[in-house]
Amino acid sequence: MLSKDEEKKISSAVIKRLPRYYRYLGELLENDIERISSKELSVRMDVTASQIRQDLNNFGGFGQQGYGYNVEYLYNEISKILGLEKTYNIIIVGAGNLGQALANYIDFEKSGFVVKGLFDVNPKIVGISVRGLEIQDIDNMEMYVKNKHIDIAVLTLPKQKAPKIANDLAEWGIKGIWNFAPTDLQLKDKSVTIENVHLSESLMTLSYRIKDRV
Amino acid sequence: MLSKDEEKKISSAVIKRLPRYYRYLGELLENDIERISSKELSVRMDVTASQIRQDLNNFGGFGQQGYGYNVEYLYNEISKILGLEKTYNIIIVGAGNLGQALANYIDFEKSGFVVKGLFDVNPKIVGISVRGLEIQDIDNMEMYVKNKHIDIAVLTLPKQKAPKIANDLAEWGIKGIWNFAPTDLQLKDKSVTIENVHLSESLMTLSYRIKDRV
DNA sequence: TGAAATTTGACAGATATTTCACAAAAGACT
DNA sequence: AGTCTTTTGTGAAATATCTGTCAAATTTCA
Repeated sequence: MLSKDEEKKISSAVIKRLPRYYRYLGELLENDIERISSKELSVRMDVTASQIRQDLNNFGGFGQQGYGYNVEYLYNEISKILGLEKTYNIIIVGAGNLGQALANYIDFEKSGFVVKGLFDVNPKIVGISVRGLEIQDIDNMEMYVKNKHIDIAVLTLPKQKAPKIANDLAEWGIKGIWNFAPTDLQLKDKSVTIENVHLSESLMTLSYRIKDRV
Repeated sequence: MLSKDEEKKISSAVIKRLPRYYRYLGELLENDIERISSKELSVRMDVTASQIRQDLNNFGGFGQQGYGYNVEYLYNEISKILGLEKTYNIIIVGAGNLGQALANYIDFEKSGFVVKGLFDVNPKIVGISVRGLEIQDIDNMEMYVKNKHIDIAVLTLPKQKAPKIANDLAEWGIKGIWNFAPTDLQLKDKSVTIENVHLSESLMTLSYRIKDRV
């Protein structure tokens, strides 16, 4: 049970592990597994049971001594913790290959992320339909964001264009930015949350680990 | 200077920061900035100067007291550390939207990652040309990997198909897997390095941080 | 029903990571 | 040339994170 004045700061290391717990619990659920102990989950996930228990206990005591955790209950609780029971309206800014790929990635919708619009500066692709959505000219974006209660913007555009657009979006009331542009956005409005996906950096860490065998 | 029997294990926290240093140094280089102190870089990057110095010193003393770091030299050193002076042959397995998007992402090539082939099971897209490369049937993949010295496989396919293909690729001598399938691959061959990009998990952590404002 | 086995939640101890602080080296300035 | 300033590299201190342990609660089994 969460206390009313829950102020304890949860470390981001913990937060980053939650989606993985969530994924494994979802798989257990699909396999009609009703309960699971931290020990057994730890074996499947290759982490320590202690870590699982400690992570979960940041948010409340979801288990039962001698029993373990009820899979469905825990799955739903983690869903709530992550905010996945809500629906987020999303736009994708930059409808190139990556933007279109993300628009087509149906799995996001299962977690409550609904793509409402795609925007691009390139007149050649404006009007093209992607998964039932017409790519719009980016000049329409201000009106759209302001009127349609957009929560999250996905930035899949060149790094040169990203900072200005990010600041505009922040001004128009966006809550979060999922940034794929290879740059660190510094927004004036610090209340906007930025999550970076720097694919190049990910690939470089892979390079580091294999370099002596290539 | 690195000692000959360099056995010191570098923490992955450090490794994950290197590409970001590399990116900032690249920008300094583009702006013809010749030298930089850890203090100034720390302001630009919003990390502590101490962390920068400590991170770099895991690999050698690249700076000079009273001077700082020579931008070009440090850039090149980090490039070597990350293994970016090598060329990696890559195939993309799963030529759907995301696979094609990655194939088109020219920036990777700048860092030495060369896309040599795209494969898919779907006969409808086999033969389609993406950036000068024809999508091939996945049945050709074994021969291709074995003959063409492929180092890295990018997995952009459904999670059901990923484990088997990953194991096959490992058997055929691949060194690294850049995995976009939403699953944790457990390979028999432990010498293959796996780097996961779990986009859903990234989006969920964004959700966590904005959920109380949506 | 009662004894044995299981398993959590909590906390303490162990590791890991980050920051601080400063001697020593080099540059900058007069 | 000499003094002052800058700035690194390093070891130590401070934080943060992870793991081990165990009492207490509950389930399981006979």
